[in-house]
Amino acid sequence: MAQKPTIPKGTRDFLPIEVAKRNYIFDTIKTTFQKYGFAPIETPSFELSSTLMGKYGEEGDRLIFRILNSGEKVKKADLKALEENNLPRFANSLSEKALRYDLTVPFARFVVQHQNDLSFPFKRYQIQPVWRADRPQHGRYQEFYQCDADVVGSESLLYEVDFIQLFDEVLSELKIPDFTIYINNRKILSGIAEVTGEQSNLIPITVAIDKLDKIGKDGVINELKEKGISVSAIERIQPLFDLSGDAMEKLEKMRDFLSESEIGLQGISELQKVLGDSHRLGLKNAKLEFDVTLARGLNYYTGAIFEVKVNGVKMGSICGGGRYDDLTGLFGLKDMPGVGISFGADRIYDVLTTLDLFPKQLENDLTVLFANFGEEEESFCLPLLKKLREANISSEIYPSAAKMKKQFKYADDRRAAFVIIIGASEMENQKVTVKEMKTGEQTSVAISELISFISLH
RNA sequence: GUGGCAGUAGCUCAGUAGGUAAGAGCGUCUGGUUGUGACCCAGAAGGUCGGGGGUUCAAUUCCCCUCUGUCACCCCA
Repeated sequence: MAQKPTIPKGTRDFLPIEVAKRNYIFDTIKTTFQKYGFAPIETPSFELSSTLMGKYGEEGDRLIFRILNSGEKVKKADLKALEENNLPRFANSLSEKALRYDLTVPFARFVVQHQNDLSFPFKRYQIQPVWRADRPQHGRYQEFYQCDADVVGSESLLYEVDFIQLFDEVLSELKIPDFTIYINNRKILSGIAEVTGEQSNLIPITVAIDKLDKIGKDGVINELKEKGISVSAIERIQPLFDLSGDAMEKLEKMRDFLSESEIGLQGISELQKVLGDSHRLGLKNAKLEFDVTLARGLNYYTGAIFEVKVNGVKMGSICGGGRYDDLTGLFGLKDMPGVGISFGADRIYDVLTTLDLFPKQLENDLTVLFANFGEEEESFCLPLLKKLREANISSEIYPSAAKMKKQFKYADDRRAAFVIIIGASEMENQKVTVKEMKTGEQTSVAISELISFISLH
């Protein structure tokens, strides 16, 4: 007995209809990226381990898929390290390559490596799968796609403004009716740490307050306490949890709060510029909000931070992004600031499914099916089939003279729009019978009129 | 990586206090004769009850391990 086939943990197969829907999302994103001047690049699915290891923190290293050395290289295994129970070192001796964990670090490597071939500011987009040895959960996989756009080599805030327009355009194009772009600035968070006398605890503070909408005010306060933040600092931070007013009003309040912090005030000014331009330009469907508790886990962000959430749908953020001053420094290229965003295609897919926003058209992968009545009819159909295809109408002929019931059921399963029936009488009259599957209506159409008849429906 | 819950036909699930209890709906296939799908009727196929080990005269049902999924944490898309 054959064993039941399965795919590895955290991976997925995609049916034709699912691929069509995913491509609809990817194509929308790509088209918009290109409209905004981003060019596509690709990088290998695996990199040297040394390129990736240590770039995502200790937790990240654990989640990187390592590729086992093969052939003679297995002899490099460091058995001594194994004896000494030095597992990381042992693992390194077994593996020199690893699967891409995200698109940003490979991009940094790419920029450094090709710096002489690129002109800056360099704008690229990249839509490729990445792999993480994470424990799968609903909506979290070991293999998934990232859709990133980044620009490196400029500190200009015009790019922040651009990215907000881009978020708005892509998601509006996908017909998402109501979503909010949240924006904050790491300099404001640094300012908060500074004026509360907790500079050294910037990371724990940002990680904690980022969880506000998930664990609530008390939860955040508890976490801050656990992380050893002083009581007086926590008291100062607390009012930030319920700032009210519109974005500009909140920024003014923050300006008071941060009046002692130079870096904090700089963050305020940057945000005012970005928000001001955005309001002047206007947005289609997006709301734009300043959220001082928005932090994002990634600690390479140094300036603006973005996150996008769909309103009225119970789901985490569908897009994110931010500015980083020094991503390429790790690979030896200094003074190369960047800013980038990422679309969460899988979550967007779920949102469009939940809200029933996928175009119905995506389900029709076949426009015309010729019914097959036998050899003579078949050869009569073939030239017609070719003509339809030349007119860009996706068509096929049933491969054998099976029962009509079976052929129609096949047409139905394929969601073919039309079935063309050609038997003895049709051949004799030089007319074909066209059945519109949706309505069941049948029409006798002259062969010369066939293409225009199909095209008009 | 830590902890909780789950795993029975292609899908969604019922069931057995351990012993003729392996079932339903949907789906699939065939038929309801001549060139017609979605509705209706009839029939059929399809499961070592996730995998391995243990306890027992006997395990889908109890215990252990493992795999997969799911939830929370960690982290994150």
